[in-house]
Amino acid sequence: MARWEPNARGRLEDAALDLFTERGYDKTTIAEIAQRAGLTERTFFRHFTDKREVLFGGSAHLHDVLVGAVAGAPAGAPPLTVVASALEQVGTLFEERRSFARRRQAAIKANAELLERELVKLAGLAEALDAALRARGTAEGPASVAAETGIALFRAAFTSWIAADDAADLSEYIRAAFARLHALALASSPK
Amino acid sequence: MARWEPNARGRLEDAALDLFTERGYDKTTIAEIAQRAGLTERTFFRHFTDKREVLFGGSAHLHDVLVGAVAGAPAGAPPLTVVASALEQVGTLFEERRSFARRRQAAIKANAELLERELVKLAGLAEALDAALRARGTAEGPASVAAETGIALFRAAFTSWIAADDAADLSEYIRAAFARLHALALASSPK
DNA sequence: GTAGGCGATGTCAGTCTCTGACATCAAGAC
DNA sequence: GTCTTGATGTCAGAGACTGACATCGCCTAC
Repeated sequence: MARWEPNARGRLEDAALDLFTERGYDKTTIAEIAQRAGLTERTFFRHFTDKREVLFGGSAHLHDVLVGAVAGAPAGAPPLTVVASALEQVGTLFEERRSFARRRQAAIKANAELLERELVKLAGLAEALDAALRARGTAEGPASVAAETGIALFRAAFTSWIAADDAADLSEYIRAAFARLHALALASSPK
Repeated sequence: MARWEPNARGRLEDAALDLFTERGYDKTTIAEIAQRAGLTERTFFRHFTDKREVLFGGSAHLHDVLVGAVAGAPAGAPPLTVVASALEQVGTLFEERRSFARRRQAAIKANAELLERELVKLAGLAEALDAALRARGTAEGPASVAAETGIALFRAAFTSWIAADDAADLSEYIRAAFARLHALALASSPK
């Protein structure tokens, strides 16, 4: 057998979320997380720069998928359409993970430091979206509006999805959010 | 003479900005800041919840002025106009403080933790603007768009003002930013 | 098939942020 | 003049994070 159990990082993430759920973020020490994962405090900091980062490791992946999806969208597609389909693609990553997402979101909501970090991560995603759009030729104004709007809708969809108890995928919630925006835009645009 | 020199909080803020400028945020300890201010580390934490907060104490004041200005705007005024004039009012608070703002912004830009905190503060201002608009009857959608747009323009204006070397007030930069937005909107709106 | 390089982890010691409990002291209230 | 109060100081300690160095199994080169 291997010298070390595999997936140290994943074990740390699981242990951390469990402990945060059980007793809260600031009542949990890194030593405890590491111990539950069968590792050392020092090793925790080799995998995560920060105590908070243990809940945000996945965002790098989101980032990559998002940027890739925008880059791979058909050439002529309008910015908001590109953003919508990129976000739907991201949504599929969350299949079968609703209960995990729920627990994670509950932990974040309960702590100001974690909320702060989440805000930063979302801003980072918006910036990445913006840059990816501009890289495919979208002009500055439309790119930033589409990026910000997209992230705002993503957040709204995510919240509804977490709260809901149906069988729907996150992607469907995202699609619905964009549809609603589209309807609003049509209804309000001066003709 | 008084037992303690007056304005402990201000002295801490000054000492902190000086030290951050001289040697950087994370090469500066709180003990050093306190010592330069003629105080104790423990006292620092009575004035600021956080090491970072020493650079953001002013944002509570901005918050109040902003909310007050929105509440005091003429009843019929459209949301974006209200936001613009509230932000111009805030801009006047910065008169004669450009070099301070410049040093502060340089320190923030040089450190990820400080950038994170600034992002949070700006988001808080946007939220407050939104709430203040809704309190005077603005509908949800327009309120949040006006708030977010306003903060975005404020940030842009602030950056230009910091960078510029003219005699103009921050308020003038804010006015100009809104004028530019207005022109863009007219040019793009379908007739 | 063995020597050594390499990568993941452990150990240890230390710095710094942040907190709680309690002491001190001047200024104003009465 | 005593008493209360608010701002500060002192002390001790927990916990986040870092740097330096040790360990140990796997893999490659020879």
